[in-house]
Amino acid sequence: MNAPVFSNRDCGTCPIRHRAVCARCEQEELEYLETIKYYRTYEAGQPVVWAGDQLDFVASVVVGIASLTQTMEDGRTQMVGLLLPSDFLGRPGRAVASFNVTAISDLTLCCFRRKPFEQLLRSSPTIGQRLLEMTLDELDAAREWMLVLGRKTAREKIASLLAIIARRNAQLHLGQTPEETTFILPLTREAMADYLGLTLETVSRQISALKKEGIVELEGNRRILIPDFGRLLAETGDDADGGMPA
Amino acid sequence: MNAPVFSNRDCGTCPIRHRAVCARCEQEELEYLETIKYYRTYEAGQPVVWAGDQLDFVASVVVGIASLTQTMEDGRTQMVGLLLPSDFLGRPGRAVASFNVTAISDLTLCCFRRKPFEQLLRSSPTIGQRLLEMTLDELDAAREWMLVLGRKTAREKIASLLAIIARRNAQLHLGQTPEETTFILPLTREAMADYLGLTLETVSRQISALKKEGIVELEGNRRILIPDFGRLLAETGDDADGGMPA
DNA sequence: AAACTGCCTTGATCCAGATCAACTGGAGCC
DNA sequence: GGCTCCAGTTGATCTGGATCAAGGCAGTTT
Repeated sequence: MNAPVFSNRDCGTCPIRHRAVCARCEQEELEYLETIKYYRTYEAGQPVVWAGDQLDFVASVVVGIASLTQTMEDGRTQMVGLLLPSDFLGRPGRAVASFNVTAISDLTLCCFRRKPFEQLLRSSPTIGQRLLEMTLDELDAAREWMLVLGRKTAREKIASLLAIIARRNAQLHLGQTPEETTFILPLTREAMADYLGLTLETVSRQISALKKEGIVELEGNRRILIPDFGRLLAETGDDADGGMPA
Repeated sequence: MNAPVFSNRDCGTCPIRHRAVCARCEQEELEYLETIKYYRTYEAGQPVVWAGDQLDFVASVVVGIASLTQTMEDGRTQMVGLLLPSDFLGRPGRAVASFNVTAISDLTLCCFRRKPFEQLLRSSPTIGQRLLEMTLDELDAAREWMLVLGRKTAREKIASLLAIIARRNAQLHLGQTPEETTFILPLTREAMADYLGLTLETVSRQISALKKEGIVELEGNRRILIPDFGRLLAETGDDADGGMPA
């Protein structure tokens, strides 16, 4: 009931101004964007759009988290993307959604009507360049994730997910290297399972195992403390460097 | 020993002219591209670049097939992309390769020196727009593949791979709907396993099973005949429509 | 305070696909 | 012809994670 509310906010005060598609827009482009934008909010759990449905806007996530999922007829579902603040939603040049989009937490989108947005994309290069950059990043992330899905064990999958969330959290809140980190898991066990290609029981068991070994500590079900980030990383199966040695 | 040879071919006669990044370039841009391009060939099995290495060009695949793979320390490998003629290789704005690139068949690349290519990207919108479109397509494909990796059974994985190759082949050679199709598998059993997140033994067994059930027919190990494409599709686990009913 | 509901944990059992191992069949080579 | 490679097939066995089944434990509802 307390979804965040934006009436018609000025882009200048937007929390994602410097990271979203519009990051490198000049005043003139921003002014155009302001004329075609509007905010929408969704409560946690609500669908934003179903695969196959018409989608007449593209959008930036301003606040909250959304998931992209695919579902098979028999109900098996796979999460194929996690949209965080500043991420871009929708596909210019395509009127129909390819995936289900669901608000995982309370969610605020900054929506742009699709047609005029595409017009801007054609007439001004700035936004297209930024969108290309963001899309390339997402493609890299998707490919990283294919390794997780195809080749990692359940334990490595969980460790990888926790490491990614921890890292993202650290860089978001403070520029710290996360030697010791604490954060709130934004996903249910089931959502994690759908992200990782596991069952929720396996997710639960693996988290319990990591807890028992002291690699993570839990307060309640959602708040996670990583006492030693290096130890967590060692469980992901990834190359252990991650930066320059001392 | 008989890798295809292009000396310095005119873009006008290029077999992928209308589908690659340069598809929508005007004469002027093409002329610029001709000044920064050069052809390279690789024999089947040879590496193009290793993850982490410097890569001073971006390129279009002209002839042949290349794979993008990731490898873990213990040797587990996952294919994360399959580059076919007209596909784009490399990432503008990044000097270092993110993944291993290997020539799967004899391969010809049309390479553009990275710096001047990035310059063109900045100065002219055409190529950036085309690259954005291609990148969005690849992202969609990667996400489709995440469902395959995360949620499908071994049999469904194999059927999905065969269906994709068959479909691509059909649209490439003739605009036919592939009621009955025949094609040559460009991948070894091991490469298929790496693509699908399986072992090569499982790949072999599942192909044998599909053969025994008459869903595919083999001539030798590589040539595949699909007598009834609908039956193959039914094994992929995907929604069964795929187009307009009669 | 009892009854629900949603999310999570834990236990017991099962099975699809991995692993280990032997074998086949074609291509090149002496 | 006999060798040696490969790439692929097939069989026997093992096992990690799925499946089936009970509870546990906040928060809400009544």
